[in-house]
Amino acid sequence: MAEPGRPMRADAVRTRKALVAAAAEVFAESGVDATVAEIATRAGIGKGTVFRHFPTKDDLLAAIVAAAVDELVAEADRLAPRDDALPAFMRFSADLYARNRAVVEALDRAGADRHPKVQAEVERLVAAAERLTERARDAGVVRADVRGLDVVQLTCGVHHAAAPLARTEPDAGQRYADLVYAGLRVT
Amino acid sequence: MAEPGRPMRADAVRTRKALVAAAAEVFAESGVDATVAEIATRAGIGKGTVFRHFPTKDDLLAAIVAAAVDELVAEADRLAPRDDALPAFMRFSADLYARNRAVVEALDRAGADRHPKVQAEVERLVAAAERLTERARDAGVVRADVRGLDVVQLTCGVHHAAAPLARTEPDAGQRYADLVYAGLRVT
Amino acid sequence: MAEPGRPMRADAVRTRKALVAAAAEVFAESGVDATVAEIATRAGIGKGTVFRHFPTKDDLLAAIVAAAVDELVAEADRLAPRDDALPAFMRFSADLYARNRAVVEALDRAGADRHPKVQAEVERLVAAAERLTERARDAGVVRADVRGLDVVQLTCGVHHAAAPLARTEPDAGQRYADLVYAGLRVT
Amino acid sequence: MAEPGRPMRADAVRTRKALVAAAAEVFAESGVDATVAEIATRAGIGKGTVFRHFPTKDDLLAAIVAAAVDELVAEADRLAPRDDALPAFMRFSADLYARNRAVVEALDRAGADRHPKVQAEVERLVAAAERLTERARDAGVVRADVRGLDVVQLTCGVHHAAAPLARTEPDAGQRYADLVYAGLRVT
DNA sequence: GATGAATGAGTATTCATTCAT
DNA sequence: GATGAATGAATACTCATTCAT
Repeated sequence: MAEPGRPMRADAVRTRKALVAAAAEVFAESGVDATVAEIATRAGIGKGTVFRHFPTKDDLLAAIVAAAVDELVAEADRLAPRDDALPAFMRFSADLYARNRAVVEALDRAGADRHPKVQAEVERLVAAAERLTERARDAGVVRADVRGLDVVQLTCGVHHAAAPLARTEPDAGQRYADLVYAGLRVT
Repeated sequence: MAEPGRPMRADAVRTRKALVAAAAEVFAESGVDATVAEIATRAGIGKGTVFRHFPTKDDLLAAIVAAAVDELVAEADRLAPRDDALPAFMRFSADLYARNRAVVEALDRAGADRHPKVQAEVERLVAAAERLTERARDAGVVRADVRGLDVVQLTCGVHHAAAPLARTEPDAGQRYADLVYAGLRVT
Repeated sequence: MAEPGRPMRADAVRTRKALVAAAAEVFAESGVDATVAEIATRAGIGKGTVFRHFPTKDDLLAAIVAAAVDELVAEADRLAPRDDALPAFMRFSADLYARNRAVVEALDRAGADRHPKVQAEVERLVAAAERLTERARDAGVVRADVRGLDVVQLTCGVHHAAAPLARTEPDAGQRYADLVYAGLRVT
Repeated sequence: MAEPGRPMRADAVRTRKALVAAAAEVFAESGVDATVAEIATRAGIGKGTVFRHFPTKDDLLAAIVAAAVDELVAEADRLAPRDDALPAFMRFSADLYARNRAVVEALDRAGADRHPKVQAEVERLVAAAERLTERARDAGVVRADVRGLDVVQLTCGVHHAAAPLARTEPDAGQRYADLVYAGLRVT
């Protein structure tokens, strides 16, 4: 629908942008159970148009996940030179997950259940995390058996650990990210 | 329904046991979205019978959670004397969560959304965790700012981190539990 | 269940009385949609016992209707000698219906849908009404074409007319009874 | 859903008409307990479509009531100039109620239990009845204490009185309407 | 291209009635 | 005789997806 060579018409691009923005918003608020109807309304378009751009709701969700991963990877790359890149990345990720319920819910699904595009995005995210982790490993800062995948998964875990506390302790995500990072360090 | 005075009839006890076992199983597999119909079928009873024992699906789920918390608290108390009580408890918990998706999903809901009975069970669980944590804190083994609630939440997080890896790395839960525990230790 | 010659055991009589009293109460409050469970609870007996005394819920309702008709017929006979017997009977009936929702709901069903026993009771009620009406007709007080059945039906109508006003105008039933009676009079 | 600005699509209009017609029919036959499934089947549409047009079953019922009240108010206005407007209106109403069980059942609910739209419609109906009643009062034809609300309620009562006789005496509604009207007249 | 109308499978819950204890 | 445990048909409502306009 978007893949093939043909460039999209200008208005289609605009519609798609509105749609993705609305979907991000609604998925962020309501998680994966957000309804297509609500997303369409928020985007100011018809429900049918949603399905013209994304054949299924899951495809749309995958696009949102992709955008989130874009953000995460960019941040990883930006942080790369810094000494505290890894913990900073974990804090950043946990914060993003907190603001985008559906993203982490999509990530939670096991390999087989995952949408192919989500799977690809996860791999991209893991690769970015691995780059940071590798440097930290090489520098002897974190344990030798810690992989990028572990960082990604543990950061999802940090989010889940902190989420129920959002009301009572808004900073729990940051605190837990630091605690878990501490667990990765060589002692 | 069952609590007050009179003992339950033998046949009702049998049915209830089958129901709870089936519910535990189905909730474990499918999470909180498991259907009452599936549970009833698995238990070999009618749908109506489910509601005779538990007025709502949430009440049934709360009972399953309570049973899980029973198990967790018992294990906490059993482990208490040991030096490695806390990490052992975290490993045990992560393992139990892995075998009971719905339990951790119920725990994930924030305070206000929680079923009252689930809330009470969580408090019981947190109290048990706090007992272990207190000893570890007093012994100077874990950081002074770590609370029982943190242990419970982080262990939920460990589960979420490990769950998507279940197929490819069945021991991820144990490994992550140890990593996170390491983060709690004084350095 | 009660018809055949055999006298009932003393405790069965007591149970039946409690059941009928409870049913009258519950049906009065909740109408025909009252549940058997509620009635049994109110009577302090098991649900199964209800069905031992009355094979179906409708049979029980019929018994309540019969009791109400007993009351109505007795009042009709008591009023008979009085000049204002007919309007007084209508007022009394409307009042009883107001206090026994289910009775009038049972009466509302058309001939074919009616429980046989209810049908018989209605006929008894109509006969009592006809006795009063006949005297009034003979005395030239009410129109020659007014029959006992009309009085019964119109009094049900009075109840229905007044019921929605119960909150705002508690005396509507009496007022409407008088108005309708006025319509029956020769002018 | 349909009220605001934009006109409805042609096919939606057709569907809605079929739906409303079917609902009127089914409600007329079965009263308020008519099932949405039956209505949808009768209309030849899917169950979901019913809910697209009316968010709840009660909303659908309210629309049917509104249509009936439209008819009643129109008739009241048409009859207004005639001397026998009031009794004619009562006969017309009783007849309409006889053909629309659910309408009168909706009207039967007391103020608080009524759907807001039904409440509004009742007020519209009462106002129309009051217009007729006022003229009759002013002309000294009916008692000074008779209000439009009384006329509406008593006419509902007429219907209830006549309904069980529908099989055996189809004209009972008309006869009872006249009788009750006679009761309203000054003597 | 866009729209939103239509669909129907899916779900928790209620309740009269039956029957094993 | 009495009990209450078990049953399952029945019902309103939701939502992703399809397709006529």
